[in-house]
Formats: sequence, C-alpha cells, structure tokens
Amino acid sequence: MVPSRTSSSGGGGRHRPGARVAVLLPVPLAGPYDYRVADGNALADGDFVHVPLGRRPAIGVVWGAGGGEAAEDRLKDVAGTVDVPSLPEVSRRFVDWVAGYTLHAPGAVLRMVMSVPDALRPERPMTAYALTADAPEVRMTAARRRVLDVLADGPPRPAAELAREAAVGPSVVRGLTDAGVLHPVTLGPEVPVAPDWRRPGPALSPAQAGAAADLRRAAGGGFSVTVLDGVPGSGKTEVYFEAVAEALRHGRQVLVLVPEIALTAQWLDRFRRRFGAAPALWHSDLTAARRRRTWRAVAEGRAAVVVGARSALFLPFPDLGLVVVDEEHDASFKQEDGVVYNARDMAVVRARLGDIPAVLVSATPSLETVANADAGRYRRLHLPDRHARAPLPAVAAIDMRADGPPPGRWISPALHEALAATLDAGEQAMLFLNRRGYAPLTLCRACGHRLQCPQCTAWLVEHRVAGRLLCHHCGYAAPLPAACPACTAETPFAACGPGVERVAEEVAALWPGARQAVAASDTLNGPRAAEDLVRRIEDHDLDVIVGTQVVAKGHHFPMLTLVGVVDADLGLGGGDLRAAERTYQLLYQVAGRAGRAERPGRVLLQTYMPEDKVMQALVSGDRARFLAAEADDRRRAGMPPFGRLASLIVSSPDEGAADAVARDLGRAAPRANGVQVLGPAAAPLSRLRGRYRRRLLLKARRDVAVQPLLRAWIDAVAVPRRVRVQVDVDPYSFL
DNA sequence: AGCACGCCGACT
DNA sequence: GTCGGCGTGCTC
Repeated sequence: MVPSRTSSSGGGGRHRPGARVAVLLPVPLAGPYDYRVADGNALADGDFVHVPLGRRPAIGVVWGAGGGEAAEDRLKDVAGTVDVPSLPEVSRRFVDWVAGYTLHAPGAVLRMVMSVPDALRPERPMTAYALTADAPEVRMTAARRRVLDVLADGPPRPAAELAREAAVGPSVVRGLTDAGVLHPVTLGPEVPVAPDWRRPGPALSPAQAGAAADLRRAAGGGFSVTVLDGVPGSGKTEVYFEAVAEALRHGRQVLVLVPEIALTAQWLDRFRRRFGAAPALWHSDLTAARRRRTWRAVAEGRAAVVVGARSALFLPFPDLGLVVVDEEHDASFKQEDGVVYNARDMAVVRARLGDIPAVLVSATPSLETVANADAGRYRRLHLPDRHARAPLPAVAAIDMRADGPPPGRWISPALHEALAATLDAGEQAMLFLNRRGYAPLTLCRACGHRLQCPQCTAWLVEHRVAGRLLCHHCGYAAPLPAACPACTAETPFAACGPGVERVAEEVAALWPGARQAVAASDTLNGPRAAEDLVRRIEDHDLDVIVGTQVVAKGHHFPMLTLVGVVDADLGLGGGDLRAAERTYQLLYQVAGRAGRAERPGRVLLQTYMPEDKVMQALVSGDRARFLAAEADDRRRAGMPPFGRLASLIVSSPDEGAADAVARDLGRAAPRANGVQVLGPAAAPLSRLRGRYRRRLLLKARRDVAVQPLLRAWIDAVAVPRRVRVQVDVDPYSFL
C-alpha cells in the first residue's frame, strides 16, 4: 500500500558461513567489529547474535558485510543467533543516523535500542493464579474476598499483581492456593488486548472534525510532519486519536511520545474510552520484567500502540506507521546525559526514515517548530476554540514592586483576596511555584555562611517535610546541621526565599481550615501517588494545590478556577537562550489549568517586571506577537532556529586536567566561514557531581554542516582517560 | 561499557 | 611481605 515502506525483517544482506560480517555491539566503540560466520549458521543483516568480546560474551546486531580492517586471523566466530525478531532495517538506519548527527558512537545508540536487561533472553513462562472451578469451602475473610473479587472480573494474573490489586499481602494469595481455591496456571507470551479503531469516536466540533479528517489523510500516507496547535481544552488529543485510529486501520503500529509519564492517568482514561484497551507503556520506572515483555511485544508486532517517554523512540518497531509527539515544546524531550539528543527532532527523523507521518502537538509550539511550519517544511493545523466553549482564563499581572507582600511573605494582597474569594465560593485554587522544597538558600545568621553542596556549585535546598537538605543537581542529602559548618555558631539558620513547602506554610497560616496538598516531584513518588493526587483534586477533596511544574500540564479540573503564579519571573533570570520562550510556555500551560468547564478561570501572575514581553504576551493573549518578537531577536543574533549551535562540555574530577583539555580545544577551534567558537569558559554548573566543567560553544550559520567540523575538532585534541568531552548538538539551554 | 593489567599505600 | 586502590588500554 505504501510504496516506500521498508521490509520489516532481515533485509537484503545475507551472510554465508565463512564470510566476514560486521557486528554492532552495544558498546561505545567507533564502529562495528568484524566476526566470521560459523559453519551451519547463515546470518542476515539485523540478526541479533551472540559473539565473544574480549573474554566475555556479548550480544550484537549484524550490521552488514565485514569491513575488513581487522586482520583475518584476529576474527572470532559468531557464536549463534538470539531468538528474537531481527532489528528492522529502518531501526538500523535510525541508529546510524542518530549516531552521525549527535556524534556519539553507534554502539552507544544501539545500547538505547537494547536497553532492556535480558530482553533478548527467551521469555520465562510466567505463573499466574486462577480460580479453581469446584473450589472447596474455606473460611472467608475480607482479604480473601477481595482477591476472589479481583479474579472474578479479570484474567488469571501473577501472584504479586493479584496481591497488589486486591490490596492484600502475598501470603493471602499463597493461603488461598494452599487451600485449593486458587491454582497456578502457566501463561504464554502476553498478548495485549488490541486497541479497537472501529469504536466510534467522540462527537467533534466542525473545526475538530476538519482537522481530524486532515490528520487521517496524513496518517494514511508517507512521510509528512503536521503541527497540531490549539489552546488547552481545544480537543487536540481527540483529534490526533483519529490519526491513531487511521494508522491502526492500516494494521500498523503507533508511537505516542509524551514528556512526563507520571501524570498521564487522565490521558490513559481517554485512550481507553476511545479504543477500548490500554496502550503499552514505556518509561524508565518500569520493572525489568515489564520492560522485557513490552520490548518483545513491540519487536514481535504484538503491541499496536506504545505511549512512552523519549526512550520509547528506540524501541524496535517492525511496522511503525505513525509517530505523535505530544507537548512537543517540552524540555524533557531533550536527553542530557549519555547520548545527547532531542526526542522531538529524532522522532521527525524516525518518521522520515520510515516514510511515515509525524504529528507534533502543542498549545505552545516551540520556536523551532513554528519556524519549520513558516518555512513550509511542516504543515500546520490550528484548532481555534475550547471545545466546550468555556472562555479562556483571564490573565492579569500583579506588580510586585507596587503591590507586593510584606517581607517574609510571598502572597501579595491581590492574590490573597482572590484566594479568599475562590475558597469562599467553594472552588479550588492552584498556586504555582517552580521550586521544590522549603527555601532555595539557607544561611548562617551569625556569619552569613551559605550551605552548599560538597559536590556541586549549588546551594543546598532545605526540604522541611523530609527534614533534609538536598542538592537538586546530584541528589546529595544531609540533615540540617546543628551548628554552622563555617563558624560553629549554634544560632538557627535563616531560610531565604520561597519554595512550594514555604508557600504551603503561608496558605496554612492564612486559611487553617483549607485542605491543601503540595505537589512536586519529590512529594509525588511514583505514578500512583500522582494518580491519587489527581483523584483528590477531581473529587474536590482539596481546596488549594501548591505545586511545581508537575502540575502544569495535561489535566483539567472542573472546580479549579484560580491559578496564582507565585513568582512568574523565576525562569527569566540568567539570560538563557530560551528563557523567555520556556517561561512563556510553562506559564501558558499553568494558566490552562484554570477554569475549563462552565466556570470561568482566572490567572494572576506575581511579577516584578510586568512590562516584560513574556508577561505582556500572557496578559494580552497575543501569542503570535510574542513568537514574532522572539523569532526576530533570535534571527538577529543568528541563534537557533536561524543558526546552529553545538556545545562541548569538558569535565574531569581534576580541575587542571579539565582546564588543559578545554584550552587545547580552544586552540584547535575550527576556523571556517560562518562559524564562530566561544569559550572555553566555566560551564553553567562549574562543578557537578565532583567534576569540574568547562564549556565551548560553536555557533554556525544554518547552512553549515557542523558534524564534520566537530568531528575533526575533537579528533585533533588528545583527551586523557579521566577527562570527558561531551558533545551536545543543538543544546537546549546554553547558560 | 566491561574487564584485565599494572603500579603505589595499609593490612594480616 | 600481600590485598586492593583506580588509572590506562583493549575488545573484531
């Protein structure tokens, strides 16, 4: 049906016994290694194979015919093939492409594909527990009853899962099994219930229906990129579900990338309502067993729809037919450690290589995406109104210079008044402050010493609920010391500035009766806690939510009518390239939490710079003007998306060694037309996890291919073992 | 990324 | 005198 669709298995290259084959290993080597095909073991490109590497066994992927650089007598035999579907040709080209673009070793990229420990070993048969038909009479307890109820409306499941769902200990399941009420059964490989595209979709407004029809057309074709742009509540999700349905109708797989899996319970509900089944989930918190099963389900084509964080992009889809990137502007698509890549950009590349459509979804598209749409490279679909015709929240700025709170308080009189009115009306309010903990800085009252992380150039943040000081960069934790480490005075420390915990404290003092919760990544450990919080807000068990960016996106709460942004200027300091854009996107998303149903919402921004273009844009709702002004600034400065950037971070536990390499790199900097190198300079966090960091920045015109320059540049400098040079092509932030 | 080899400090 | 720290080099 699609002419350029690539074959899902093996591909062209076949290799007879005795031949040399190139095998890519999940190790950061410069390229594949050659091996000899053993007797009686014909191989094809993409096959997963066991090979010896040094004196240990390894698993790699046949990457083509051998290159022939290693001497014949050094070759070792391929030990055998692994019993999994071979890595599809598109996936292999994708690995090479990402490696070439990011300047990381192809093996390091392959490692992300194979990230699953033991995924490649045969699946162990799983034991599940089922109800016995003619069960003997046993003493019935409440716990036993719950287990039986859970099994009554569901398939047999593993003991641990059963116990969790019934909220009982594992011994209850064991007891019932011993009593003969339950019996073990062996499960075959899991066959996920397929999402059903035939189910009728929800009623769509004319604008939504138009966009959905357009996306359906795109989803049936080859490579294209569509930007789906609409305000929160305009029904973007329902619209792109139609593209998902179309891809499923063609029998193909779908990948939906989402920035944060933690708060997607509502998304999953909507998906289930539309398709009658849950999609496969992929994120870093999955258990090893779950990862393995999902990986195999994807590789074997049994998983039709995968929703996941950025790493899901590297799953071995044999027949991917559509990629959706939801909240495409989100910073968490940028992977900063290991292989540095932006999943949004790589998703577009994956779509191009597979000749399939990509859909980028956002209420606040990134400047990159807007520029691509303006240039005609991406198609744009715009959804105008909120589906339910609820008015957009009214946004107003509170000038903190004139109308700020008294010292030591963070809620201004105007916000105070609005909160009081909201609570009186029996509605909900959210206070947003993108800063975890109680206070960002703690200092000694006697000598002014500031409590700092021993490993990083960063202050320790007091978390009063947890009773600890934390470094937000390396995870260092320590109790608040009894005496000042500098002057040994035992005077209490002074907390400087607010975090969410401190704002919550102020709310509690002002409205002792208000039911409130703090929502931050450290107070919501795990998706279940997040789900629980969402439920409590929906059920109106809470009056005030004080939260960081974890509450900024994706949810709507009918009773939530007031959003107060405690410090709207927070992201704007520091002069980062994307500071304005990012702050605008974040505050816009937060504002979208207010008033979605019949109740109109209200948003108050506490700011010391109400005349700033970001505040002006939020208050006036004039996104187009903001984007145009921001684009103008970037174009004039030759910055992305109108120019290219790459950064080199040199780091070492030895400061002198880091400096020496940084200096050498500075001297070896490429000189070419339209290319400029800045630095070396201390990196933003000049020490992180005990490593000293220096940075160089390469800035180039858009028409310059930076990869060859970078490659030659790095190769020209000798780097000792303990010094690391990390390349970041298209750095997301650069200060 | 592993894993071994190799050269300098505190222990049985 | 050995055990073991991690700096350095190699893996087809």
